Amino acid sequence: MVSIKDIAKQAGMSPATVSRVINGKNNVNPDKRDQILKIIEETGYVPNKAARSMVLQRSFTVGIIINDTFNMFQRQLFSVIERRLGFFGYHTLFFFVQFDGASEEACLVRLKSEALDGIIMIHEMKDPRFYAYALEMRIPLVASTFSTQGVLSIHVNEEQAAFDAVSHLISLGHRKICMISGGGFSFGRQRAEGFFQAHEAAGLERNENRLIQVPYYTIEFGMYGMREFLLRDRDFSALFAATDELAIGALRVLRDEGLRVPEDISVVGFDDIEIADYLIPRLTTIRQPLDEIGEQTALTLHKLINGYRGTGMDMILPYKLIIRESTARKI
Amino acid sequence: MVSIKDIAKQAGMSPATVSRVINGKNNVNPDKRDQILKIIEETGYVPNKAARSMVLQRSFTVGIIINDTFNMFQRQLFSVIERRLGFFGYHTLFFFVQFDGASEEACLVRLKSEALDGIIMIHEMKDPRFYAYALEMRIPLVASTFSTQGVLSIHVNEEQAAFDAVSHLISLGHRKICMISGGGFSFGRQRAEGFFQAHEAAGLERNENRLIQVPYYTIEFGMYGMREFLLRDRDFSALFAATDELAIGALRVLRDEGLRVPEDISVVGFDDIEIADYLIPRLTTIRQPLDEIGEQTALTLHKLINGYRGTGMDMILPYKLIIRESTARKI
DNA sequence: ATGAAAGCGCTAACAT
DNA sequence: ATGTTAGCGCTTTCAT
Repeated sequence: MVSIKDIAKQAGMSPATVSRVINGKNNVNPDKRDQILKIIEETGYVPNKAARSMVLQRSFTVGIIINDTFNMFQRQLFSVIERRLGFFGYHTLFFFVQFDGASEEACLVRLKSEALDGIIMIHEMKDPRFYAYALEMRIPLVASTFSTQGVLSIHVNEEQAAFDAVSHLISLGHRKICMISGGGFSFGRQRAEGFFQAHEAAGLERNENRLIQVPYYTIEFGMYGMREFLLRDRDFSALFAATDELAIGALRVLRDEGLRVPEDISVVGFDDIEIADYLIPRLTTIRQPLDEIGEQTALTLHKLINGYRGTGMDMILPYKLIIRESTARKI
Repeated sequence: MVSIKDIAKQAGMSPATVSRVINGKNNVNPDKRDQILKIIEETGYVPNKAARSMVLQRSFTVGIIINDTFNMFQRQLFSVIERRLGFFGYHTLFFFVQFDGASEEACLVRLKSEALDGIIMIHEMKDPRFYAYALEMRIPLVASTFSTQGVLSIHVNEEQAAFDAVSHLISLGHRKICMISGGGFSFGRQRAEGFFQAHEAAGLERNENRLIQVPYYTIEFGMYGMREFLLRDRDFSALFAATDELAIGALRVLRDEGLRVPEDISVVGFDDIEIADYLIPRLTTIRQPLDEIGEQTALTLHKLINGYRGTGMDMILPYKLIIRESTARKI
């Protein structure tokens, strides 16, 4: 393997000079610089990351902590983030975590071995040792698409967005609205909260029976939730699903049961994942500004890594209600 | 940061002994071993990966090269692979590549800086320098879901699978069948080849006009392809889409045009991505054994890294035609 | 069984 | 402007 010494030897200079050239220091003779650059080019030399990493005490890589069962929105999100991060010159290491303590602990062990420059959480960590470690090692943290105490968070106003989604249904004349939400992530609670608040604002009674909580935000659990509601009674005309995937499951069950969307039941999702606009029927949903969230997440972390201390405030990005075919005026 | 020296100091022993304990060498006094283990436990010490990496000349990380525009199947696949790889103790670094040379070159530079233990390609690299580098550095390569000369490849028999998919349509009485396929990946050609072979085997004429090639395997291009066919003439009763995403786009356009699936037009996809079973109508498709491909990819690379020299043969995994609601007998 | 010492490839502080 | 040197944290001879 070709190392900095080889380049130095070939150029008849010292490794230090080569290092200066590589790192763009300006105190080096232009002629020599060109000569070195030429040799680097010819040999295809690329500095060894582990070695740089060790001496500089940083790894040029950012960790992304994400849940094992990431949904399509999260999937799209981390893809956007990783692209932006690459743009800033970082490598990205993914840490897939489950909801149990053992999994978080394993993640922490791996984290520690990496000397990460920064960490992005798409999944909320519970273990205080994680936060203690980040603090001790001064590793910047950014929470993306959720908010957590003491961590710079980038997200939409979940409650308000859910409020708008449900208000849309109410404005369409719906009075009996169900919701499927889930556990695990804080947005599940927040979206449910917005659901109830919209009822309250419209003078409708708060009915806890109209909310079903499922363990995961998957299509399967969307089906499960919808079947449950159908089993209890068919006395509702609209559904608000806490994620688009839940909505897709609901759509499937409604179809199987011979109920038409939106003629019989209106459905609203949340996230606006890629496929939402191609479903039959096209799904009315809340659009999270995926690209902007990804961009701001990467940018904020980058700034944090480079000494920016932050405002201490969360960054709240605008969402948008996208009205498509799955909602209609109640007949 | 706590280092091996700190542990050694606390234990009153040398770093060498601690290193032996960490690496499970057996020539160390059991009492001292326990004592060291205890201290490691207490301090939460985890060896620095960059340092190990440098002295061992390996990084314990595997690179996954994947296309920028990865489709849902590839997305699911890399998630499976990364999980299996983690199981074997590897970290995973993703390298997103586009179809142009500049992008491949940038990828190669990043690759070189990493001292990767192995590389998995989900995206086919063209640049011979990439293969030369892997060969020179003795970095094991595995190709997943496609086949390429001189690289151990794990995939299904694409041609045969496409043949079966189209034969299914023919057996249903369809005689005028269209196909949307794409460029970029070798499977696009192979699936198109199977499409024509099925025609031939059934004594149907080969009609190149029945094949549309689109640049990317996206929903949008599925819509584009379908619209094209509809514009030319409506004289066909079935469509074979080279990927499920292409099929989703086609489904959407057919619906918009008031054509019913499967009553008017039968549609077959390829991949069996997660959502295929929940679409309206549920999509008939070819199931690639996602989990097994992921598992075998990770396992094969792991074996290669540990000295296994391979049989020189590709690993061909079984696919399965999954018949759902989007295909029916021609009326 | 254990420790001392060298060295992996690089950068930075210190000389010159 | 350039070279010399030390050292990042670890593993692995080589002694003992």
